[in-house]
Amino acid sequence: MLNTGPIDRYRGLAARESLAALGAPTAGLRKVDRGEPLFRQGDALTALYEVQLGQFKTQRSDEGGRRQVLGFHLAGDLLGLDGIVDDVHQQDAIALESAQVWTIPYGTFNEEAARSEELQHELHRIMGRELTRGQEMLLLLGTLGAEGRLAAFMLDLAQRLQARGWSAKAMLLRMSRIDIASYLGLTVETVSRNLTRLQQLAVLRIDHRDIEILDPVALERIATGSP
Amino acid sequence: MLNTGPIDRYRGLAARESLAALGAPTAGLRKVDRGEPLFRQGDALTALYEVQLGQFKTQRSDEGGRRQVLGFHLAGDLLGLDGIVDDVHQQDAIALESAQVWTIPYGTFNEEAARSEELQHELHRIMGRELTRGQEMLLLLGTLGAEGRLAAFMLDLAQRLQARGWSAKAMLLRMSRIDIASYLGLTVETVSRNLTRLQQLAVLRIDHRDIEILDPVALERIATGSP
DNA sequence: CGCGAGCTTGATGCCGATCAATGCATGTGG
DNA sequence: CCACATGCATTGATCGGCATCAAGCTCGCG
Repeated sequence: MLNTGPIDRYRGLAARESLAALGAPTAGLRKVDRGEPLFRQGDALTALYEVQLGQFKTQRSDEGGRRQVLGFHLAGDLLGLDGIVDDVHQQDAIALESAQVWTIPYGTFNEEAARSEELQHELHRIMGRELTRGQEMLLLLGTLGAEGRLAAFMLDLAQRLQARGWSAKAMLLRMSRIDIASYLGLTVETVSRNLTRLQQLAVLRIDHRDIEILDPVALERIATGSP
Repeated sequence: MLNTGPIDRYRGLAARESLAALGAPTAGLRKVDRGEPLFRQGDALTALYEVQLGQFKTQRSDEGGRRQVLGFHLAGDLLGLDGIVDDVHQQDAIALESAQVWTIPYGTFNEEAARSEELQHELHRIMGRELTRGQEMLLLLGTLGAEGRLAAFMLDLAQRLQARGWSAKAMLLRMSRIDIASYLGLTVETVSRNLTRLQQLAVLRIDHRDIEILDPVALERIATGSP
């Protein structure tokens, strides 16, 4: 593999891991069209996936049909860990745009992990990070209002995009307002209203899915719930 | 070790694991008084803990002082995994009553895990379960109202207690209303009001912290959000 | 061009937060 | 043993934020 260059750049940039970079066996690229599932809740876990290109959302539904978006995933993110409990995926992963993923067959991955202590440790850290992210999300949903949730969402997304070499200020949303609303536990209308409010406050500039952060400090303040 | 009996009973009962039972090295019992921390957010991760006796809550705070209870933990539960990302605990673990835990030193645990593939796999499953639990919690906070959240809370607790050999109907809460409120993203008053409501509906019988489930079916219906 | 999906904006109502008072149990010191 | 303080829980009154219902709006696309 001749990709030590980009990998080092990746790993130095942000809290972001690459199993493939650590010698996990990959089995080629898979393409997923916009709106199509990479895997579905209930599918057998056959592989882990590292996002190569495009963005995904993961979501979960229960018997009653209640649906909740659990996360948005950018290039470099690992997908499929949700199935590790009993080798069955607990959520859907759906492409928000045309996407490509590295496929890491689960069986061979396990064999390799059994040999490489570093690979194990890396996996643990990735799972631990997922746990932490979930807990931060719980804190957010439990303590912040609509405005704060949106501010936190924008900051998080901007930061993750920046870690991948994009601008920290301007971004193009790949997900719909509906998905954002579900992710934040709100309705579409509330999302829309608070976005325009943040625009009126000159904190954001919004043009459809084109977002610019005008006042990061104010956004931070709003996201931490200090009024 | 002569405890294969109880261990088999444990493992057969419910979705519940025991690292100690799988040969993870333990280093004795530790006692924690009511209200005292087993570890604190920011502490270095030195060990994992398996609850032996009593109950714990885990909680997380951020800079702004916002606090959120993330979980309640019964005998048999594993504590400390939150620190695996960077060997620093991300949350507090506080005893709700006088408690005892098995201490599993992290260093020796890692050595053992490097040797035992089964131990690794078990750890992955436990972490995966934690991930799933967090996602279910997100779904709950994102889609259910106060009444549904309380119903789901009661059902979950009853089920976990039942898995440990207690009654499925009657239970004695170890946590305060304040903790419950924080856990569910509500205020104490709302918790109190909805508890009395559930009592008026003859779904629960409530005597301070003594709870009896009178109508499990109705409780289930309320917890799934079907009005 | 016309249709539909996604987004915005407005009017109304309800649920849960907030503020406030009281009850009740436990603990503590005079 | 009583007086008082303190923490926890319930109940009531009021207010506000978000959901809900409803109507346009924009944009992309067949």
